[in-house]
Amino acid sequence: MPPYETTDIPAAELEVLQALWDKSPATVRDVLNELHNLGRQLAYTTVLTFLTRLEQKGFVKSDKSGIAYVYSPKVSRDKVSRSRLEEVLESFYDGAPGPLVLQLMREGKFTKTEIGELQQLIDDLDAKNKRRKRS
Amino acid sequence: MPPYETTDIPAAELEVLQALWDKSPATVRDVLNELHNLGRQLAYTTVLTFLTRLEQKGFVKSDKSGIAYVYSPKVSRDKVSRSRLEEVLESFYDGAPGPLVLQLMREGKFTKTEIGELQQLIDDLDAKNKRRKRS
DNA sequence: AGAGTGCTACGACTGTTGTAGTAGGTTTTC
DNA sequence: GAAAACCTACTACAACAGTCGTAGCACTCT
Repeated sequence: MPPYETTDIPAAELEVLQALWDKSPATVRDVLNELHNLGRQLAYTTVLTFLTRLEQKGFVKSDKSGIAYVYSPKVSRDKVSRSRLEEVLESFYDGAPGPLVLQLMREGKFTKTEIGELQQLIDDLDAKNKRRKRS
Repeated sequence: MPPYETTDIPAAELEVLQALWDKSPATVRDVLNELHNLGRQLAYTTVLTFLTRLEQKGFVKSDKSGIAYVYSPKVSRDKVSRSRLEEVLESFYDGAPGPLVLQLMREGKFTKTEIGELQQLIDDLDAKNKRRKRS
């Protein structure tokens, strides 16, 4: 197996996986209902197809516990989001998070709490920087 | 036309578009060479196909100036990167940039200059925040 | 003017994605 | 115990993505 699994999941399958992340463990019908709640209309069998494909690709697993199969994610939302972000970073920002962060910051859509945390993080970075310079 | 054009460009076409952003205006051969330089081996006709498809989709334009067609992007790298980022934001961060920025910051891969700029931006945000509060 | 070189148009082919129907088994419900 | 509801397996199929080959035209060099 490759050392770093890329998480290349097509859009429609990802929607299903997202629903599964929210409702896991879940049957096909659970996922279907969740999707319906979110305004996404799909046929039962379509959801089944996607879950099957996701399972083949190793992103979810299933157990036949009672009457129906129960699905759970095998990959975390974090992992996938991270990998998605990484792709954007690689493709457009040359892999460096700095410019991206700066761009987002300039738009300034942050809560007060977040600003506090940001400040804190900057202080830390700053401190680390100083330490490194001195050593 | 829709007010907000989504920039949904498949991976392989995007690679070509990236090369075009770097070398524009460029002929098919220019793009091909650039791709080869980047270690991406594609046939001449493949690149041609992608450029044609990109043109059909309205992402690039071409002028027959001399012997060969010369291609230029019609959509800016910024626009596309923005839209890509937005997708990730929507899918995984509920549309709020805060958590994403915080996550990236925690990994701390920033240059000293960037840290300075970040500090500056935070100060601004902070000031704005205070002003708003006072008013 | 013939040989090579380069360009575009068009077609083609395989795999993947998006979406769903049907068939046939199991479970629940009157 | 028959009918209704559910479940999965399998099949299907159009559109799109990724990749390129061939044919034919234009230009270039000798």
